[in-house]
Amino acid sequence: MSKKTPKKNPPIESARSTTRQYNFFEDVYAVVRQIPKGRVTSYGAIANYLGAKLSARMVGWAMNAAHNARPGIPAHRVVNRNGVLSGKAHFATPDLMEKLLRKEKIKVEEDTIADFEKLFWDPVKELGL
DNA sequence: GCATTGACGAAGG
DNA sequence: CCCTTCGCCAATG
Repeated sequence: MSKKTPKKNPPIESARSTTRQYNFFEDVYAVVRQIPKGRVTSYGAIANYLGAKLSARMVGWAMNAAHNARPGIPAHRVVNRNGVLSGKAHFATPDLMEKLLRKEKIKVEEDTIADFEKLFWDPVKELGL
């Protein structure tokens, strides 16, 4: 049955095709979901927890697919190493990320997490490697 | 198949 | 403190 696949090809599906990253995506989501409310982490920290062989950029790329992934990916708790809401532009609305953070008692000043180091949640340290 | 981009990070000027 | 360059790996053009 030579039938083709007329279905669409979203980012997450694309990952499934290569199998390899699929695992990576799931892993990233798993970590992000474990971030306690009111805490934040960085792309690099997640990458480090996953093995650091990949690089923080791949984490960001995985987050891009998180929109496709089933809900519950608190991507707003993930910022860059500077504590800046670098991904806010990728949310439904640019102000959504900050809004969600403030709702968790996290103060945001000029797209930057206040007391970032204090709120920082390191998966390697918290979950153990 | 090569060049560019990307929600990053560290290092150098 | 600001900007540039390089590395990382995958997706996209």
